[in-house]
Amino acid sequence: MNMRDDRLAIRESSPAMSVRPKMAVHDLEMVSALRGVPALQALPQAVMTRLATGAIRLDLIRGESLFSAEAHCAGLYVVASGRIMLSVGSAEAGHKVIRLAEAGDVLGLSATLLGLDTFASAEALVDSTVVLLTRETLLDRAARDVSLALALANIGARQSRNLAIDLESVSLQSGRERIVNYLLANAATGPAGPLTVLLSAKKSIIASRLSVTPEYFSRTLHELISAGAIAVNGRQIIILDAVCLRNSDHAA
Amino acid sequence: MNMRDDRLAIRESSPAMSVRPKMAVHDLEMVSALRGVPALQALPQAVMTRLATGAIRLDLIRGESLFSAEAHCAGLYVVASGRIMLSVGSAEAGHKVIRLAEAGDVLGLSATLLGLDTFASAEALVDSTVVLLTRETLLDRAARDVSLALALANIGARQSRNLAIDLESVSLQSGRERIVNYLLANAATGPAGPLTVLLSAKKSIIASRLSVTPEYFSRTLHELISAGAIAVNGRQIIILDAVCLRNSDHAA
DNA sequence: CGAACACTTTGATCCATATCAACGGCCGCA
DNA sequence: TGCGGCCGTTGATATGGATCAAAGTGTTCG
Repeated sequence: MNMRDDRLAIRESSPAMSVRPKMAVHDLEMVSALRGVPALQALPQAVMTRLATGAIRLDLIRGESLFSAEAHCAGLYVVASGRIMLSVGSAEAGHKVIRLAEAGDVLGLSATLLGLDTFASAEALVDSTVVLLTRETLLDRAARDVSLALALANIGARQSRNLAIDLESVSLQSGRERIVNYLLANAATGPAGPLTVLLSAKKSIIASRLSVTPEYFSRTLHELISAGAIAVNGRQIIILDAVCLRNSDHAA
Repeated sequence: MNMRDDRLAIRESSPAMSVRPKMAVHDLEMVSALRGVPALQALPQAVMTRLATGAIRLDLIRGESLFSAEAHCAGLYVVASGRIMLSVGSAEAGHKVIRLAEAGDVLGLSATLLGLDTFASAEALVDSTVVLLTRETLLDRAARDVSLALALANIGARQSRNLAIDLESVSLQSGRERIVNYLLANAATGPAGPLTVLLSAKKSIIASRLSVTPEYFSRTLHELISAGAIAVNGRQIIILDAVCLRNSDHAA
């Protein structure tokens, strides 16, 4: 799970670069992490370098909070490695996981762009490294480079779309359908051959992400086992019969 | 509900303007409609004018579809007047209203920026006028003006935030709470004095927006009437006792 | 190696909200 | 003025999924 420093082999000779022909290790790391974001991949190297200057690296240990309703969101966070849980809600009303962010994901975009507090909170599920771009840095760099500003708009658009899809699933599908679809969507054909899903977090967290209770999630998985559609071993789920699974979204 | 042409009194003498000192009526209308979007209000006049060039005015009659899963989304739509219902879902799975867009609202942002199909559909609830900015026009203008690109990012951020808030309400609140909160959030002190809510669409559409069935919405309103919290007359709801209303989100 | 804790599972029960089915009222239209 | 259709209301009933409780099953750590 290290950052890929090898990418940095390419050296573009931008005006900024010619002044400082040798990039600091800090900046190399930053650029590498930022390149992990799909929307930023196509940006000119000069823009990336400028963005990396002023970026702050944060190392989080498992369980550590990145921001929350109380602990202000300091800017835009880019996940370099690890896994961050984004959730909404409060102590009284309970919590709901809205995203599990991994390398290349971005957190805190709307709060940062709008200059408002987050209503979500972010917590590291495993030891993680994130890159922080403060509001000032981000707005400054974006004002300088249209390509960056457009990339931010793209990230926002993608996030909107994903949220709308989630809203659609929660409103229009049954819990069972959401679970089945999640399994089908996250299935990857592993080394052993069969389609498997490796849950990226504790079952109770995946359950929350799917807007069902842990109990219901557990029961449903076991019903799918009885139906012969899947086999479960801890966080690893093997899809034995994809057709059966696809059809088991309506009946018990 | 007319477009406010009076705004156009201000004439900035940008390079573009000096070449064409007199703006076409078409462009005046467009700029006026675009200025209705909060995120675009602060843009320089020159940018607005450039954006207006190439914008297309669409007049929709009640019930007309703007776009849907089948009828491709042609670009970014800015609502100039009227009311557009944005919904997700399909004929089989049913539909859910995710937004009721009025003057100053923007539709189709994520589909346009990402270059993907919409999964939502938009339909005029009343005769409406919208301004269409095609993907090409929008990207061209945004590439020219950082301020516009940033404004798009802001619109995306705002939409993300609103969707996340909706997701939170649906996941963490009861139907009754959502209804009560909706009433409180949309209350405006009318001419007669008392706090009133004027539903902006048929009750069944508001119900869908709140993720409850029309039956449940109706019943809940009547329970609130029995509790003495509100009075209902068609689409007009008078809040008689805000305190009682606020407290009636947990009990029957 | 064993205790303590955290997560998951299983069982029993409940209930908020959907669903199905009529009915009533309002409105546009002839 | 009457009639047909859409909305909204109301009633009866059903149920998906939550909740509460308690028993496993790891897994961390002394």
